Amino acid sequence: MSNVRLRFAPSPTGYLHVGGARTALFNWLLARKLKGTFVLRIEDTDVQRSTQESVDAILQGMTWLGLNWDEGPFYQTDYFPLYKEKVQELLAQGKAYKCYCSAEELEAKREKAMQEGGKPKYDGTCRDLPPQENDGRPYVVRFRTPLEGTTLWNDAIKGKISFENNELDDLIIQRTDGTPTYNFVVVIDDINMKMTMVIRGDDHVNNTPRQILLYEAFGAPIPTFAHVPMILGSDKARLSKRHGATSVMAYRDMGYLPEALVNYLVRLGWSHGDDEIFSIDELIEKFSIENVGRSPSVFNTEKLLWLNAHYIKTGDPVRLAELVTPFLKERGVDPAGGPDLVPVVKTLQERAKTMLELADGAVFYYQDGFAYDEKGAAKNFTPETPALLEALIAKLEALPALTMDSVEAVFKEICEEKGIKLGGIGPAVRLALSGTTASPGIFDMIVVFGLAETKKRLARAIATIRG
RNA sequence: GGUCCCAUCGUCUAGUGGUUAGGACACCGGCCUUUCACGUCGGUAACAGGGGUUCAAGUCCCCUUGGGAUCACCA
Repeated sequence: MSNVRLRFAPSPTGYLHVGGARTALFNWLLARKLKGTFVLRIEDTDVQRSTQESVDAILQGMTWLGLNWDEGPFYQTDYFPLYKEKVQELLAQGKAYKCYCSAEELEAKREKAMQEGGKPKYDGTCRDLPPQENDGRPYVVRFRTPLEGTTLWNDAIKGKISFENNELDDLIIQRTDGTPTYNFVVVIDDINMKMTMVIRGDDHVNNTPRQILLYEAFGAPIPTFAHVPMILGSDKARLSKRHGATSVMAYRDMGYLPEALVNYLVRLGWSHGDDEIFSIDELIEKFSIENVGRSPSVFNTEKLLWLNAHYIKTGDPVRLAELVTPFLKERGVDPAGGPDLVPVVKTLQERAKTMLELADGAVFYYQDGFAYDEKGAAKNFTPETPALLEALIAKLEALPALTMDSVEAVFKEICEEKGIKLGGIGPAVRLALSGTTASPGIFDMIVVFGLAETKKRLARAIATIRG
């Protein structure tokens, strides 16, 4: 264990978004690579909008992706006494002050400033008020921002970024109701939890100078900041539901494998030469924040789909069989009532881009009363077909065992004997076995079905043709 | 509008002063083939524009344009 500490700090106001997932992934990867600690912290200071369902959804998403945390989840609502104490500390040192302006007054001032073309920032009305007794009037606590000077940092992704302090206004660190605000608690927590690096979305860039000023006010070491560019939709606008699914768990439900989503997400912004496919171990070894790009990237479902197809193609059939089972059940199929699911999956792996397609492709193995594809039947079920299928049955029965080789040999024999090509019998067999004209290989299907089921299906086709 | 950030094929990106500007997805063709796929071979396609610096600029600097983020008693 090194003393490197990173965290993912979502606010529980919804499901785990792919953007958040990528941020979490980058943090997790770096923590693993540097043998540091990955902390999960739930930013639930907005009591109104935070829900337990969201917390559960986020945890579920993290778990599904395999992003395990070493500490936490911590909840900010558990630390309210600490935040109170810290506010008092700043107040006592004169680094913060009480502001009695009402929200309405402030709103009015902002509007007026805007109309006059000025900056809508706090005018400092209460900044230099003489200390007064608590007379029961409601107040917020504001941080006393330096009037001049520059605040800068070297962002691990974006490089040097600097802000003039006079652009910053005195931010509220404690609300009228006594609860602390985000920019304050995030700093307290990151100090308290000894974070050495903060990787987060670049929508936080503008918050960073205020936060740095707070670190300085507390005399605390400032972590390294790394601001990850945003994920965009196909129209280059911020990715949202209207571009398609944005929830991590929705991708599971659409038949995506977690390793495909992880691989896709990590490549959105990060790269390692010309490499595209990375196992988790390779990512832990190769990931580096320096190779994360500075510009936003468009979420591209096509590429994710390709990656998913790759992982299905190369995946362990036993695991895939387990994963596809719930989708099969959704389709009213009980795999126990038919051929062993593992060999079935093997015949489908290179034909499915999602687990949904895998499930769809597997259904026929477990149904026996299906209708034959109309066009296919019209073309391939001919008056000669029954005799051919009967000959096939006879030869299959004579086989000591059904294997790819022995079944193939049988078809060769029939073709030679009848003077036909494989095309003269294959399509009919395919149709008889699967009901369709697009299916796994016919030899594969016969082997997977076994002699009894194969005979049954061929016999049904014969009966159908003979009417 | 202020502030901050960004800019290589349609998309994800490689590129750290000298390259026929590379790879991947998608797309289009050939091959393979019992269907569908897979695989394989090949092709179309990019340095936003303008100024500098330099023997040499996609790479460095400036401007323009375009995009994005943020300006809450939300996080």
